[in-house]
Amino acid sequence: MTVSTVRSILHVDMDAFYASVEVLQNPELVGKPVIVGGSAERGVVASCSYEARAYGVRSAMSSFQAKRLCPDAIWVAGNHGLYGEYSEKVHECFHRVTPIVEGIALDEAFLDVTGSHRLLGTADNIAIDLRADVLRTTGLRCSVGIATCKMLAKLGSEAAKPAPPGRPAKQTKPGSVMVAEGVLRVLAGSELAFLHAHPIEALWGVGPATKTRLDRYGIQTVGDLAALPLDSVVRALGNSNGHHLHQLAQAIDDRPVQPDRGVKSVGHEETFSTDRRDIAGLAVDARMADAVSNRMREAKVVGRTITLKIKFADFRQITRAKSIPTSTMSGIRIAEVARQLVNEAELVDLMQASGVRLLGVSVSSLQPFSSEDKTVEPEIATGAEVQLDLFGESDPHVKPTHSANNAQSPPNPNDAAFQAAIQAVREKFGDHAVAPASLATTAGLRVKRRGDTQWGPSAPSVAND
DNA sequence: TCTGGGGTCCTCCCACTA
DNA sequence: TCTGTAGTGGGAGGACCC
Repeated sequence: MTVSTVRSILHVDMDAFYASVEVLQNPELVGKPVIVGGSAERGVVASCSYEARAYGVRSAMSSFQAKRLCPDAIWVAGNHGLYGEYSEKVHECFHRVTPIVEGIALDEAFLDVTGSHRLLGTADNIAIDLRADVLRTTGLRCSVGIATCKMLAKLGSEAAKPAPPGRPAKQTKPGSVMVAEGVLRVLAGSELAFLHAHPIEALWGVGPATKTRLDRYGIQTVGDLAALPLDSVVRALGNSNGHHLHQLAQAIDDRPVQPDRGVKSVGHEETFSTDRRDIAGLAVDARMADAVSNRMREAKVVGRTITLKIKFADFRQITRAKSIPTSTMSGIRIAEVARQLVNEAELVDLMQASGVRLLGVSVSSLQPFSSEDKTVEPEIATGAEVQLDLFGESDPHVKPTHSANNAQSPPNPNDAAFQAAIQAVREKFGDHAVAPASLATTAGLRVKRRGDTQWGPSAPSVAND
């Protein structure tokens, strides 16, 4: 006989997180429509206050559209570093409740509180106390959904969100109860009543493409999908996605709350303020690689698959990837492989012909950095001390003689010491104190860092050499 | 007039290998 | 030695999330 425990899952979602942090920093913004994001021509809305939402502004909306809807909004560029600090405080509150916390983003997480009841009371009490703790600790409000599975908890927190000012208060959906302000519980045994009333796009994993496919079958709500035979769903959405979404539509979701999910890739990409054709003058691969390398050092990971992403002026997007024999976190090595990918003749032709809107570099096939690991570039692992020119021509990685088979080229003999030195200088003097020599020729050129605005194109001076 | 940045996961195709 | 096949891993791209 098996004994099954009914799980208590919380989904906690901060209310208008970035915008609320900005209001906390600047009390003059209280009660005003605030939009965090790139206000430039190609920017988007990252977050907005509830006052801005009353005008119809939503996150991920283009800045152009947001300005049209709310011309009087106050635009804030955003400060990712600051949001990270607040996020840490919020997560400390989460960990006071349970060690089983799965962070989804800076502003939301799943908490499995099944084992916390004896110590902290019912899930309702835990959620109410947690919400108060977050408010007391950070000054920020959050919404909490309580359910027996992750999907329903997430839908619950969404339903618990406040309505924008001037809009009618939300009606509590069937199968749920509002236990307190900002806390909604999906009633055990009434999950289907709650779930089936939702529009189909509310299901986690249903985006525009899947919605379009389901539209052909007349599927508008989760209930419609649940009523469709499995083989029809599989025919419409494919085997994996079909089975998965059909299960979710029956409120079957036994995915555990997974704390400490390791990072799978680290990347950096930038949209230019104008489309670029002067490929030779971009020199962006070094900047991108430097930014990626920086973050890999912070995360203490190395990786061996380098992916280049190009978005053309017509929004066509391609990716090109290459795996190298040994893992690396060296910006020079990453740039070298990225350059190989860019320099493939047909790609250069394409870039020049079509114009490039966005360029990005990422590293995957990650593993934790260990000096003992033989699959890590040996010089990173051992830190052999050999004098090299900083980013100079003598760097074996950038010699064109290796271009035919760069994956096999000898690694930088000073990489570990070199990376450590860069890190030390940056910690002491700031991120911009050291940069690749190829960037030094570009006056005022600096790569975007964590903490800089992320929601718009680089300034023209950055994109243009 | 549009449509960011940083990720994850999945599918399909192809090359390689046993 | 050649051929067919199945498994596997890499690469490309799509879809989705916040």
